[in-house]
Amino acid sequence: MGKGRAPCCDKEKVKRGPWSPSEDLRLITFIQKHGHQNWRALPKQAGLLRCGKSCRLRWINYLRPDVKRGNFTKDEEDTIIRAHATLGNKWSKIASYLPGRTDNEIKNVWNTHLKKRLGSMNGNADKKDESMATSSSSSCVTSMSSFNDKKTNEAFEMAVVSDKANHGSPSEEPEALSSSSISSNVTNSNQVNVSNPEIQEGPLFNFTGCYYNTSEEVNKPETAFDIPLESDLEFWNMLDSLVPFQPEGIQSHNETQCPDFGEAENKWLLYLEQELGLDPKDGGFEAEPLLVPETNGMGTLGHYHNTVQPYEPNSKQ
DNA sequence: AAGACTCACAACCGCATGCGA
DNA sequence: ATCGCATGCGGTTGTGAGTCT
Repeated sequence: MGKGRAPCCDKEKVKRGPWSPSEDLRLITFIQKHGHQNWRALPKQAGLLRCGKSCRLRWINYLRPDVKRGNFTKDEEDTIIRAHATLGNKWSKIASYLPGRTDNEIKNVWNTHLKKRLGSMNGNADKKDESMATSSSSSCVTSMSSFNDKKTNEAFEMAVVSDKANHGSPSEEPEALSSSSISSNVTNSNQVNVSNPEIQEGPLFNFTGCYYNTSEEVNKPETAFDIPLESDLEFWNMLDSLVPFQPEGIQSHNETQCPDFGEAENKWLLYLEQELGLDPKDGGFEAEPLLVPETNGMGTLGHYHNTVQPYEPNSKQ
């Protein structure tokens, strides 16, 4: 147990608020190239004006290649409900039963959808919620028996039982990878490797040596392409200069500044532009140069990733 | 059309935990 | 055993988008 927590970062000199596409790309590329042994040192090394914690969160919750976007399936929701009935607000634990889902996402889904739904189903969600958090009553699980009895749920219950029996021993984790265990995988290797066969869901981004695993659930691009391992200043300048973004602009940059920026990289960049919401139709994003603090952390970019939701095959909204 | 209200979710905050020195 | 550091985790907040009036 540590004592005397050092300040996470110098808040005066650190950018906060939503991440810009170029920051994302910078982080992705850096982690792909160097891994993330040291989150605290990473922002400086990657040339990001962010605190390490923020980088870690951004990576784990959004940029990680195996993170699964889009609406939760009925199965997933059921699993959350059952897991929450047993584990309470142990979001990271619950996340370990839902590969590709992050604790943050699950927490949000619970707070915004499932809690209310349960509340309307059995009258008083809040009471239940409180009691669930502390009790691990099997009756709660039993009460959920009206939900689909799918393999995942059976596996989950078995996992929970063994989990309880082993009292959270990491070696007894279920097959599903938790966000932390996934990130450990990444940490242990020097470079990002998402080729773990246990990870069924396709990655948000494809990293070198990996390819998209198109799933029925999630709408992903069909073409596979690699993230360019380009890290020189010109590359970032090029990225930042995409205002407004125009597809053919890449070509010109390609010719004049980045001769090694090949077709695959262009494809990747195009996909990234879409993924990050750099819609050419609406004039693209206002890319601010890195290392220049914004006037306001919550700048004009807003939650740019909310503007494009490519993985919403069965949108609830 | 416009303001008020609600929702959804990314990001932040600070404590807990693990680990090496 | 203690300390210091890095990371993990869960609660909370802030903001944009959507909906209602």
